[in-house]
Amino acid sequence: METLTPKQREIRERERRILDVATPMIREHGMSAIKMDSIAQAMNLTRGTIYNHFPNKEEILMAMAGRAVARRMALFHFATTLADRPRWSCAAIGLAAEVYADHLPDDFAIEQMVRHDPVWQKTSPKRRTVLLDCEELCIQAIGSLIDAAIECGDLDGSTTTTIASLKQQITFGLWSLVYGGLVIEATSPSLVTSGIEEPRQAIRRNCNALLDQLDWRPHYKASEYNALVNRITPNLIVRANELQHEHFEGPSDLMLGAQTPNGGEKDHDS
Amino acid sequence: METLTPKQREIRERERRILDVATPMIREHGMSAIKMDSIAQAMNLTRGTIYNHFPNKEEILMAMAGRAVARRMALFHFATTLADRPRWSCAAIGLAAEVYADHLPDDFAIEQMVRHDPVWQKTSPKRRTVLLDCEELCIQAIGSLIDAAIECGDLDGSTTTTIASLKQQITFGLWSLVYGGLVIEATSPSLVTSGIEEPRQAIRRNCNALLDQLDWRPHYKASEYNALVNRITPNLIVRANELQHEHFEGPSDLMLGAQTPNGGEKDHDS
DNA sequence: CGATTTTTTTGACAAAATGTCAAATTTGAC
DNA sequence: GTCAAATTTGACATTTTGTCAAAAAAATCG
Repeated sequence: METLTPKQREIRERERRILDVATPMIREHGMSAIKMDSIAQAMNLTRGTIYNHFPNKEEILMAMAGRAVARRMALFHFATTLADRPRWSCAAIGLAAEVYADHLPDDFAIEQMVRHDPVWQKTSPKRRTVLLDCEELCIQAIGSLIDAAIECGDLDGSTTTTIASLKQQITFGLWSLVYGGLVIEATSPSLVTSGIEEPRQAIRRNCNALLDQLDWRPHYKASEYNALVNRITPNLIVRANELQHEHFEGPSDLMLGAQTPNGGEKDHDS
Repeated sequence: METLTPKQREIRERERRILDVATPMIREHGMSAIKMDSIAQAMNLTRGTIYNHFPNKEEILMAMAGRAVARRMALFHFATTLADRPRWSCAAIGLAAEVYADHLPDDFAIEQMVRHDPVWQKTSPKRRTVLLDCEELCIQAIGSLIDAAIECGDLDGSTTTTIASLKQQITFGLWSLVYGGLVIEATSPSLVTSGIEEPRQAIRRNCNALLDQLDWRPHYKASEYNALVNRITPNLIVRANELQHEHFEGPSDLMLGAQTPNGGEKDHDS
């Protein structure tokens, strides 16, 4: 029962191809640009077959989002390995976020979409938890960096009331600055008009300012920081491009839950 | 030609009512929840009539967004008048953003929607510029606070390369922290799971940390800051509730551009 | 006031998209 | 090669959008 028949193999593979085909569609014109029929045609199939894989558009978007978050998580994790001191690893994650937005723009856009479109309610809990779990892992990644920083004396945990609250503040602060900044940059046509011409510089400076203020050592030094940026950005870009073509069948059943058309509920009266 | 016939009056009024009826619909289930027919029925009209006012759903959403941004702008402006030192006015705007998200939640949601849904391209340039102009005014509001702070010596403009770049950094930083933070709070179900239980506290602290780091005086002092919060928040809430029922016929032609079915281009030969 | 012109509303229509399902086809096992 | 199981298909019912000529209502004017 463990060897997959050719047909089963094809079906699995197709699941992935559906996402590949749908992804570029969504980018320009959003959710409403996904037409079950276009996807089917693009794959030389009929709508019915697509519906055997995903019961509706929302599930497709959710599956794309799952893949996107998984990729982002992988990139963030990779980023932390490129530096050897917590604060620099932290900076590396920030850069990874920039690279993510630039080099996996479809994934970036999809993640935003999934937040706002009323997709959430129409999808199965299974897909939702995948997403939530991944996001939580991203948050915890920064949490462990903070732990490590306190451990090695780079950050003083005793200035604030509790370590938990310090973690909260830093994590949420960086998240807001980077995610918020990138979203604003991506969606606000009035940025340049308003004199904000270098949002990326602003994001970086602000993150550093925040961490400096909280006295997370070593404090910002332009030369060091820029050296780090120049050193690791190319690596991040390479990794991002790799990720785009990786299969991510890892947490398979969850990521790409193959659904037998006749349903999983068939057996109760047969 | 200046006195409006009763009918013309009714039509103008209806434009506003359409937005009122549509607004609560969109909240729960997003853009796709606006059905031209539901709106029509809710107003005892037929779809055709709605189409005389707005050529498509996107324009309705855009009109709602225009009203929302105008309200936010008014609230921000009001906030600055509640404090008498630039840094405190700045804090007041941050609080105003919180109040906006809490007490005008439909408007807040609509603003986000308009950013991400592919509404932008399908709408008329006129509506778009309204939105952009309002947003720019919001940005400039912070810009002038920075100018004022430098003027009165609370902020040292000579530490950074240029004042423009300082402005850029502060404006964008606060914007990212507050907007980003509120959006994350509103759309990330995994926040609490991840140990971030007081996003509002985190946002406030981070904004203050950022401004302190840039040495915008007077530096943060819990007692003063909390006093400010307690003093002005009630005023902001009152104002927010007022704004919800104000008519905003101000920049009328733009905000609520009545479209004569036979087109606005009729007058060129009369 | 009533006739006429203009504006507004209507509802029937075509088009596009979703989601369903019994019948047709393909696959895999023997 | 045959047959049962799984898969694909395309026709169908449904929902929503957007259009438009005809009907209705409102404004204008003698």
